[in-house]
Amino acid sequence: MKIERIKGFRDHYPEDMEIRYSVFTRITNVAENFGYQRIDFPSLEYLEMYKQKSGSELVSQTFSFTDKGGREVTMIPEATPSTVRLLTARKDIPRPVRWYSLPKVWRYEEPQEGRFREHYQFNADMFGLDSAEADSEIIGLAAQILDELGLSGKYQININDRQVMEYILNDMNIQNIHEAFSVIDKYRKITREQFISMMAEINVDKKNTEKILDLLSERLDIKDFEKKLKSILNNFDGLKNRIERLKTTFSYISFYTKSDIKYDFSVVRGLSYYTGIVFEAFDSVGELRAILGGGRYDGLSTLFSDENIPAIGFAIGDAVLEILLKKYNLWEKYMRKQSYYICNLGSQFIEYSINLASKIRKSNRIALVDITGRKLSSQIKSAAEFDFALIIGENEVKSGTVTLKDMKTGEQKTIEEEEFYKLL
RNA sequence: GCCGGGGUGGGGUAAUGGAUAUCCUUGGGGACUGUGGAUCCCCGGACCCGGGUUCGAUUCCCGGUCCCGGCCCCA
Repeated sequence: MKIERIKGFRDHYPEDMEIRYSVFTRITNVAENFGYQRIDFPSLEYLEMYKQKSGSELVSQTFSFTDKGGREVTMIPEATPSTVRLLTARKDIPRPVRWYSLPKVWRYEEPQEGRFREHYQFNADMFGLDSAEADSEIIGLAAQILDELGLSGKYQININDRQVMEYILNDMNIQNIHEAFSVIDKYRKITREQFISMMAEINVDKKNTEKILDLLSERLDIKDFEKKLKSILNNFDGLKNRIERLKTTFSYISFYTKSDIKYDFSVVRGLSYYTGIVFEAFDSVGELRAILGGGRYDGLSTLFSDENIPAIGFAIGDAVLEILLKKYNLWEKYMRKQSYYICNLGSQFIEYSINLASKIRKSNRIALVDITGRKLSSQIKSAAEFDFALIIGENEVKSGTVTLKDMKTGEQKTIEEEEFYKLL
């Protein structure tokens, strides 16, 4: 029987992995330059961890099983609960805590565009602060990562706030807040008529539905945000502090990026643990799923400890990001080490070649010795994808030289060994 | 879980109810025992799996599987 790859999973060959790794490195570099430190955690966690806070829908879409010890476990579907588990397990870590991770995560769903059953997910989180400064730093980090990847001007970030949304729905006396969120979340995908009838189904009256539609109709500049709320709400005053904080947050975000950041009441996010600001980044053309998403999730720490630790973070999946970068020809190697292919013309010269390779590697360059014993023409063929070929045979070993061929230009010269080392 | 479209060497493809399954490319080798990645020649490599119809199935039918996309949901 021919063994095939499991559905929804991907193989990554060197030519792909080289670029993927380069993209990941650029992302993690930005995070590290912000002072975020890398953590890692198991790929397998107790299913229970997701049952309590992530929502039942998520749990039904996990790779879960009972292990030989009778434990109900799952391939992690997201990083946040594990990250919080690590945090609460240690009481000595000074706050604020700035952490990032780049795990693989799994979801049992039908694969479709930008969506696989296994993918990489970059996560960045900050714990210990509940403030506009913290919120804006996290969103600023997200924006700078996308900017670093060359996506400036090609994405937009939409921000909303769970507390604002709940306040609005309460102000309208809507009882089924959770269901209403679910309908609001679909706003961009359904027609106006469908929206109205779905709202009616959960007992939201026509007048309030019209108000909500008015809110959802456009992405707002933060300066128009307050005006809009005033026009909608019966009791505006209770929201004043929240609005001030959001205005401050938007103002601070502008110190991080010039990108298109707007308030958008249609951003709800599915995870039930979000408690404050929530945000998503989209491709400006609007063809793809969200590039990244995140928000504030104060309270999740109470799953693992008595302490309530403020928390905010976001995640970037590699699938949509890859589509987007490819679309703009940005899926490419960022920097590449110089590489040398050493054509070794006989086993009697192997010591010379190995020493040469070692010296090159010590200067953090790639060196590979051809140990096939093939004729030179075949070795040169293999050298084609390297920057340089070094030919080592009787002539070179006797005279203490190397023959260096630039594989881009075809230029070739024989120089003293010491002379060559000076080039490194 | 549901729906639609697909599946021919590693990649891209052609054709076909019947004989050795086409072409390009990639890979290996040779012409060329140290100047090659050009050129020429040679070689290797495929009908997704199972069942059915049929004298005969890669081709037609059914089921499965995987891929692509959509729904649901979204981490």
